[in-house]
Amino acid sequence: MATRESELTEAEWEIIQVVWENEPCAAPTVQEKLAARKKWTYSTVKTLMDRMVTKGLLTTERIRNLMLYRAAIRREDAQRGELLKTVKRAFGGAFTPMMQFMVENDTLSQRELNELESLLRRKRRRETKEREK
Amino acid sequence: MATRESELTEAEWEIIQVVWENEPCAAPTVQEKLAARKKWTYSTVKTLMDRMVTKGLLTTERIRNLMLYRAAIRREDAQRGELLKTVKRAFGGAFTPMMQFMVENDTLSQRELNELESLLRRKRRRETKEREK
DNA sequence: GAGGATACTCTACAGTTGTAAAGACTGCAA
DNA sequence: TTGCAGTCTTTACAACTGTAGAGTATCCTC
Repeated sequence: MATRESELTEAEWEIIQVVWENEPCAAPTVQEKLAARKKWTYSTVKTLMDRMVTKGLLTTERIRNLMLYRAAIRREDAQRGELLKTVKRAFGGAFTPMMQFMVENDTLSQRELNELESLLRRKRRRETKEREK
Repeated sequence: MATRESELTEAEWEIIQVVWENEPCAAPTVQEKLAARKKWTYSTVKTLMDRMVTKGLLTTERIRNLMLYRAAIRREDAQRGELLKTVKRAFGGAFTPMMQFMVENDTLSQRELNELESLLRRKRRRETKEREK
């Protein structure tokens, strides 16, 4: 059903990214990987992760005295959730106004616009091929 | 400079939308306009609005015993801020991956894809015309 | 000039988020 | 067997968010 309300906070995003990349992983690992970007103590990271377990964002498996964490939601779902939140909050819930905003208003660089066009072309080509099958 | 960190919370988005539409407006007006969507009491709305003034999101002007509010940030800036936040959080800070996500993954409907293409075509046409001048 | 309708101010409170110290447990090395 | 290194658990706390009650000021109307 994916009625998943995967709402992640800023800190949770930082952590889950590391988890996705290193799954399964222990809290100290996450803390180390993040050390460069965030000067969080082990305590902080561990607390955040445990809260995420409570919220259903991560799962754990205890191996002897080690706690291994895994993401309980897929990256794509979290990304979609984040995107939907923004669309809803800031653009009245519809993607087109958001797209329009990006295309106009110089939000996207010339290069990004080109890339977007090529993404669309590629998609269309795929669709055509799909239909021809 | 627009180093404006216009970060709005959910409730603040609700309110500022109404303010943008009715500027300048009083708190009771905002409460009434929102009544349909949010069953917030006058107290709640007023508190939120006053906090927004403190944060520099709204400004006030007192006229006799009436407090008139205006938005202190432009809608476009708030929208851009929201978008940037999402891009940063969920897509590593680059627009292209986000675009890619939307174009693929069925985030956008067929119709939205069409609209996006036409937005791009229109933009290109404008640019061409611009250059010809 | 008294009363009701409006609008405002002050205060509160619980839940969430970011942040972390202090203490307890465990397993390996000396 | 003792201690250290690594890990975990418990507890705390301040700021921010959502939510609102109670009391106060103000103004128009009778």
